[in-house]
Amino acid sequence: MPRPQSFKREAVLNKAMLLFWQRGYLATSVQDLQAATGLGPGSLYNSFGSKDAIFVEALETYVERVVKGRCERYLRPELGLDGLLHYLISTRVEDNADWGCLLINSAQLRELPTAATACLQRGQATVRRYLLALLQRAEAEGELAGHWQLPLLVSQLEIFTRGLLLQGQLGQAPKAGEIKAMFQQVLNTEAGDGSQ
Amino acid sequence: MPRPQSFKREAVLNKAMLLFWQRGYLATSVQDLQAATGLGPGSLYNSFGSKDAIFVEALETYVERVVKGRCERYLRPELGLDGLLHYLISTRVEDNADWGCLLINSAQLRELPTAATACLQRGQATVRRYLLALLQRAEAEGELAGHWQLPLLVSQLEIFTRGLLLQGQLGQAPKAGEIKAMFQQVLNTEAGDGSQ
DNA sequence: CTAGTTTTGTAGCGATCATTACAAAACTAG
DNA sequence: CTAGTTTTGTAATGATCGCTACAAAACTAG
Repeated sequence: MPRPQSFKREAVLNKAMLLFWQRGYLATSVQDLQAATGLGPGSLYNSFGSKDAIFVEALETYVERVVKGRCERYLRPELGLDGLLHYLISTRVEDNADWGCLLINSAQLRELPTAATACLQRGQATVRRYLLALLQRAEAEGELAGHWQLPLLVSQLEIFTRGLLLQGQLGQAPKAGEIKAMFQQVLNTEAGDGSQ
Repeated sequence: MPRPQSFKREAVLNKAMLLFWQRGYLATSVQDLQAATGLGPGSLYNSFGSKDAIFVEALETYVERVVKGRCERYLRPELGLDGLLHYLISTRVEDNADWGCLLINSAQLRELPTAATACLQRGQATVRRYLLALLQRAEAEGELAGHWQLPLLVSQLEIFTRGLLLQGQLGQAPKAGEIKAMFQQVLNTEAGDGSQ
């Protein structure tokens, strides 16, 4: 007998995620969220509770959709090192290249809700798992030249990826060719001449 | 015949820089600045003009003091690759390791005053210049194994440094030993066994 | 000591922040 | 059609934002 909701929770969270991603948590006001979603404050607070709560759910949406999506698209183990390369290149090719990574942008905030930090760690762990699995398979198939400490290499790639995302956010994303050249240097791969 | 100022401009800017560095631009209010510097709003606005203007001067202070200081300490060409390694390690050893880099944190803002972006680019160019000079000398002295495109390597180090700073900000700064191992992998240096 | 000039703190400006009070609207089980 | 329940938009809350008006304070050249 109750009056039904006029919106799909999923769609609202998606729009909130995009807004937080593009503008950052502090620079996104609840009124911005209202304008973007078309909801009044009554609806927002009735269904989500607070700006912080919306933010945490938006983070979860980001991990579920964007992070896992990119992993699934580029880091499936059977894609090998080529997939990994395209994963790195995608940091400057995707639509929202200059938005950086919502998780990283958010991590720069002090006083993050604890539910948020858990979410950040979950997203990070997901990427690490994909990277490690891909590298293990690449090593098993002899795609990796030399011997490597894979967990260390994963950290290295993680750091490099974050640096790349930051470059994009500064409007200085390297060209795909440059990323490829760096990639080959990092992995001691001799294929390609690295020029340009 | 005028009444003299009761504060040293330099000291005020230094405190403002620390505040912006630690908390970020948006999360630092003018009232925070007043509390930290002990000045009233009259003094602040009379001598600096606006929050934006204070911020820009704080950025310049950061470039002059922190960025150039670190370059001069670790990246003098005669220090060689060892200096470069300690430069990377210092991203997690310095007092303010988890504050990240003020320039990078600021660059994540949209709608930055144009004077600020100029300052960011100046700081970045400074680091690039030091890195390139150090690498050129290292190459000339045979310290670099293999042949490298130095500007590309500079970009690579820049990206890696930023990733490292970010890791520190997330409370996940790698240990010095790990940084050393990654460093050796990036530069194909065989010294050290990379364990730990 | 006085006149002239700048700095300083107080008090308050309008705008915006996240949030809420609340009554009208919208729906359904009966 | 009605009674019951939840959602919804309007209007307004106190707090804080960056900033300013302004008079008293603090200094010095003469």
